[in-house]
Order: sequence, then C-alpha cells, then structure tokens
Amino acid sequence: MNEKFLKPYDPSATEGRIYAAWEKSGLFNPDECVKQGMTKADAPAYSIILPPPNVTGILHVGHAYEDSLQDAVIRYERMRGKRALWIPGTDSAAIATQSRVEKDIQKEEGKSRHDLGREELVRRVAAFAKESEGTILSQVRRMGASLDWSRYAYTMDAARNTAVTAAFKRMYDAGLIYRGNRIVNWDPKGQTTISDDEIIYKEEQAKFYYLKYGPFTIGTARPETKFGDKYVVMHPADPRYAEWQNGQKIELEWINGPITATVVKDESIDMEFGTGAMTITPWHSMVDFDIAQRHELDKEQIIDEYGKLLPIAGEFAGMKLTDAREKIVEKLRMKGLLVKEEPYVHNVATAERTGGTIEPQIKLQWFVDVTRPFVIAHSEIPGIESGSSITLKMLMRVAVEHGGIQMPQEGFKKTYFHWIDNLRDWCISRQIWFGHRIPVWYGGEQMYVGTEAPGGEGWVQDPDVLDTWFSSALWTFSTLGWPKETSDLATFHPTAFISPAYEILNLWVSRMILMSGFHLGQIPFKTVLIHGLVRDRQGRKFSKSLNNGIDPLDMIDRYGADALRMGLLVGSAIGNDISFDENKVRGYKNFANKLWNIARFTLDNTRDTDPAAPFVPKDTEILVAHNTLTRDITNDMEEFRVYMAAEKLYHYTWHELADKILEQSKPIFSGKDAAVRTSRARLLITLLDRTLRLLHPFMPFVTEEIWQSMPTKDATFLMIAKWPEPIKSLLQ
RNA sequence: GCGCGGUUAGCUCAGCUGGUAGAGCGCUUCGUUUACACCGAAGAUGUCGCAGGUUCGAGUCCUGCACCGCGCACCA
Repeated sequence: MNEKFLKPYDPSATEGRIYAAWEKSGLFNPDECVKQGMTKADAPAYSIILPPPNVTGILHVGHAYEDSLQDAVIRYERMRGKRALWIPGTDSAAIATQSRVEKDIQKEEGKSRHDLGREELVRRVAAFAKESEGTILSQVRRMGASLDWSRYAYTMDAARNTAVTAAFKRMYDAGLIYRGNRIVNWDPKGQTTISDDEIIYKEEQAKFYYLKYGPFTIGTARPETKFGDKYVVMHPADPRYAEWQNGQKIELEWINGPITATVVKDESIDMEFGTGAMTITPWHSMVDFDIAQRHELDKEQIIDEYGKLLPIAGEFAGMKLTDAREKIVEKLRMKGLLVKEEPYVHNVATAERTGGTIEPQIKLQWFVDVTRPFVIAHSEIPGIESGSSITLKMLMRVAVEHGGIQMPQEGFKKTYFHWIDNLRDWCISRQIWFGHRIPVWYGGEQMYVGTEAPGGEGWVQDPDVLDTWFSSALWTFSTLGWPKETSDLATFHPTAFISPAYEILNLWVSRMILMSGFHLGQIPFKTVLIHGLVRDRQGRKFSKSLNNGIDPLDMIDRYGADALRMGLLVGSAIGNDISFDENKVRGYKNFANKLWNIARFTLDNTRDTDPAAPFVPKDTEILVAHNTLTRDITNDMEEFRVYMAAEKLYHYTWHELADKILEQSKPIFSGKDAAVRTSRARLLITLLDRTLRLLHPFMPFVTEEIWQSMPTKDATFLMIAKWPEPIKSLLQ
C-alpha cells in the first residue's frame, strides 16, 4: 500500500498537483478524449458554458456554487461516455471595469478620462483587464472545474468582436436595430445610458407638493423639474374636470411668470392619485414621454447631462437639482402657488454601478426593436415555423412556452413571461469607451453599417459602445466560432443547460434566447435551472457592508475544494436560496478523510484479492444494494437532482460502507473461512471502485488521488473512467 | 396593488409521483477494537406556521388566513 495513506488526507498537498495533471493530459477537451480512445467519436455531444465571470473580479461564493454544480454534471456526462464540453470564458463587464480603472487613475494621477483621451483610456482599461484575468481563472481552476481551456474565450477578444459586429449588422439589415430619439435612463454620475435592469430602486422620504396651476391644483414630488410644464393632464372620465376640453388653452401665472398651458385628456392618469390632475415633463419622465408621444406634444429639456438646471429655469439655471428644490419651493410659496405639502415615501431610481440618481433624458441612441415582425428563415425552435413572421418578443416567449427551453420551476417561468410581456425596446448603446464599438460610420448625411470601416475619406465611427449584455447574449454560439459555420457549432449548440441566479434571468438568460433565436433559429440551452442567492447561516445576503463575506478560496485553503463543493451542493435544492455554513464544509472535509481511510483499510486488506473469487450470498446482497444506489444516483443526475445524489452518496459511504460493511469485515478477515474472506476482499475492492466513480463528480480531487492507487484502475484518470452500470448478473 | 417563494428537531436545511418524520452541526452517555478522534456505539429533541377541505390515509393535493423574504407595477 502506498505510504501516503498512513497520514490523514491533505487536500492542499493534493489538489494543485491533480489539477495540473488533468490539465496537462488535455482530457478536459472532448476531442482529446476521442483521440485517446476514451470516448467514442460518434458519442452524443454534451455542452455547457461557464457563465463568464467579470475579468477583473474575484471568485465569490455564488460562482463557487455554480462551478460546483456545473462541474458535477459535466464530469458525470464525461464518465457516461459523452463528448462533454465545458467552455470557459470571462466577461469584460464594460461599465464596471472602465469605472474601476477611471477611479484608480483619478486617485493616483488626478486625471479624468477626458485628460487621457479615448485611445489611452481604452488601452489602460484593457491592460488592467488582461492583468487581472489570471486571478479569476486560477480561482476557477482551484474549484476543480474541468473546463476545456483550449476553447477559452473573452467577450472582448477578436473572435468575439467579429461575432458582435456580424450580429449587429444582421439585425440592422433585418430592421431590428434602429437609431432613434427615445427617453433613456441617464446616469449623470457615470455619464452614460443604462438599461432598466441596471437600476436599483431606493426608498426615500420626500415631500409631495400641491401647486396652484391656474384653475387646477396639481401634485408633484419634483417641483424643480416643473419650469417648462405647459400641459396639464387629467383623465377624460374625471367628473371634477368635465368642464375642461382636450386641447383647451388657459393662461396662468407660473414659476417664472405668465404662461399659456394646454389641457390634455389621457386615460393613463390615475384619478385616485393626488388631485387627479398633473403637469408633464416629457423630457425627463418615461410616463410623461409616452403621453407626449400619444398627443404629439412639445418636449423641452430642463436638466442637463450633469444634473443641473438649464437656462429655462431662469434665476435657478446652473444649479444642481438637489440644491434647487428647496429654493424653488420657497419661491412658489412666496408667489402663493404652494397650496400644501405632505410627507411622502417614494422610490428613487439609482444606477447599480455608480450609485448616481437616474435622470431620464431624451437621447439619440441605438435600440433593438422587440416588437417589429421579421421573417425567420430557419427555425428549429418548437412552436416557430421556418419562414414564419415573428417578433423578438414572441420568439422569447414561444421558446419557453412550447417547451423548447425547459424551465422546471413554474414560478420563475411566470416571472419570465411577465417580464417578456412588459418588455420595451432594448437600448444597446452606452456612452463609455471600453467595449465593442458600435459598427456604424457617419459621413456627412450618410450612414454606413458594416463589419469593417468603409473605404474613403471623412467617415467617423459612432463614438458609443454596445451594452455589455449584447456580447454576453451571443455567448453560447460566439464561443463556438459563429459566425463561421464551424464543426463545433454544429456539434455543441444548443448547449445542455444553464444555471443562473434568478437576478440574471432577464438581464442575460432572456437575451441569449433572443440572440440565439434570431441568429441561429435555435434555443441557446435546453434547460434553465435557476438558483437562489447564497446566504449566510443567518439567512443574510453576503455583502461587503455586512462584512459577512465568505471567500471561497479561504474555504479551499482550510478544508479543500472537495469539501467546499459538497458543502455548497448538499441541501441546496434547485431554485431555493443556498445557505452557506462553514460547519457543513468542515463536515465534508472530515468526509474526505473518511473516504481516504476507507481506501486505506480496503487496500490494506485486499492485497492479494482474487478478482474472480465467487461472492457468498451475504456479499451478493450488499452488491445488490449498491446497484440500487447506483441506479438512484444515476436517476438523480439525469433529473438534475445533484443535491440529492450528493447527499445519498455521503450517507451511503459513511454510514453503510464505513460504519457497517467495513466494521463487519474485521471479524471476517481475522476469521478462518477462506471462501468468505476472499469473497469479502473482492467485495470491498469492488465497492470502493464503484463508490469512487460515483463520488467523483462531487469530490473530484480525493477520489482521483485514491484512484491512482487502485488495483482496479482501468483508465489513466478516474475523470475519464466509466460511470458504473448496475452489475447485471446480480439483478433479480 | 399584482405575482412568486418560504414557514419541518436548538441552528441550517432535505423530504421526487400522498403510505407510521430525515441529514449535517449542536447536545447527553459510553468507548482507544485491522482504517479514520477529521473516529465509533447508544440516545434525547418535532400537534411539519394557523384553520378548514379532498382521501382509507396529507409535511406532501385543494381553499382561506398569518408572518417572513423577493420580484413587478405605482411613484405626476
């Protein structure tokens, strides 16, 4: 027996060495498995993508959970003999990365991005990204993730840029990307547009003001935006305002003097709220913008891009909004226009990344049109015929509705549909510099959309870059070589499943469905398994402010990656929040050592085992029970009940194999009956062999390390050994 | 306001298609015997949120309610 078994299992002395050996073997790559004869060339393909972590980020416990789950499944499928591919990658996370670097430069050099200029800033951001790329990748490796590194992709690399520009051009040509003046979420702090999903609403105590507006009393929470309000809107069925006609003009005294206002009747007004009458500020409010569009009203800008008042505000021009409010209210009071004020709680929209307060603005932006019909030339999506006319919105709905994409959790399916149904056009342009630049060039009155700059003089490229989710949305196929028609693409798309946190369902998952549907006529993945947030044992989110952060690497250092993986998987039913408890991880470290000692005992007592020794009835019974376990585990894995499989294996290994079978073996081995002894020796080695295989997807390191000492070893690595089939001769 | 999820042992959670309640940690007592003290044996602890209903039988299905969490909408 190898002397290493005389000491307790030491993950830190083992894991790095094992991972390096796996990586060196090239067997994470299914093509290599085929080449080495471990996998049949015509075996079914099974692929998943690693949700690309932020290139400048570090591994957090949510990643650790997803990595554990996906690695367990891909290792299982690989052992089942499939051509199993797990594609690694990282995300440039444009806004987050650029603002991080900008902040550093500001702090260290006192310079803004404008001092550096576009080219220099982009160079520095890219350099920073490249530099920190290795950190996250080494952390993913430490989890034991069996990713095919030869297919590594980065959302900003050349191949992905080709995919992004091709996607943009195709959608533009199909009329699904357009440029227009629309109201967008403007972040004055970040100086960019953001999407609805990047907004965080914060509750705020404020005041609600009732103002005299000619013959009306209007309610507002934002008197500082009211300078240009020249339309007063009410519900057409409101009896209080029955005497007023749509389009009627009235003269009234307003903040900075007399104005002419127009009465507008619109059904979107809530008669119950405030006085049932309001004035509108179309340039700075989504709802008001919609009303203005419907009635073709004038729109006027009040607030500039830095959150300051424009000259229309008269004496208040140039003031910041936050400073202006009280002063304006004071003036209204002086003029007798303030009827009353009351306390009020409302939600303020803030930018997720910068924390800046969102001020909606009308801007010339690029959009993906989700409601415009197009003809889908080729479709493999259930419920969508090739050649039929459809909108992107319908496509996203049908792909899930007709079961093309399985979302086993009904609750999330409803949330998804609800979101789809309320979807607006997707604003894809961002006013930052780091990202995929919009592939559009302007030359005087002309506009050119293409994958490369047009020939000739005088063309200027659009300064904006694309929303980072635009490139992420292509991920399932851009990583496989699209737009080229590669064999990878034909073999490995659609992918098998994705397991995102529910917060990313709309942001990413739905957009992958959109892009894959439009560009390939395929679904991006067959199943969506949504998981919850990882919480601490008090049920709190992990966050910096609570200082309850768990560093997965710290857990690995102390307990080993196998223990961390088990701690995250066991008890985490799909879809529920995941509770993280360090005690659990410690328990599974002990389990790894238990397995280690099972191996020690078994190897020590089975040195001269006759591999053909007949089994006595008692041992046959034990093998039958193990068959049942194997079937259970296999079924659980097929149904994505990874947490069940892991727990059952734990229970069997410790409380059956170790506590009962090994204990009962002690008197047998010291007994006189040779037939019983040889049967038992063969039994133990058989059980250990099969149990190691079953446990490998969950605890790859310790099982692999033991495997290397197994007399039954029939593959260079347990990683590519065969998943056990029930022993047929034992089945009744 | 609409919707989703949760409520099971002291703590954190499992319990798939309904059949006499489970795991880990913690707790109590005992134990160094061919592996493991990162261990073993034995044990205690639950009207499965509340109230009804369906059923021979419900933690599991249905209805209502309560509390907790989350999402969406409103936010003039």
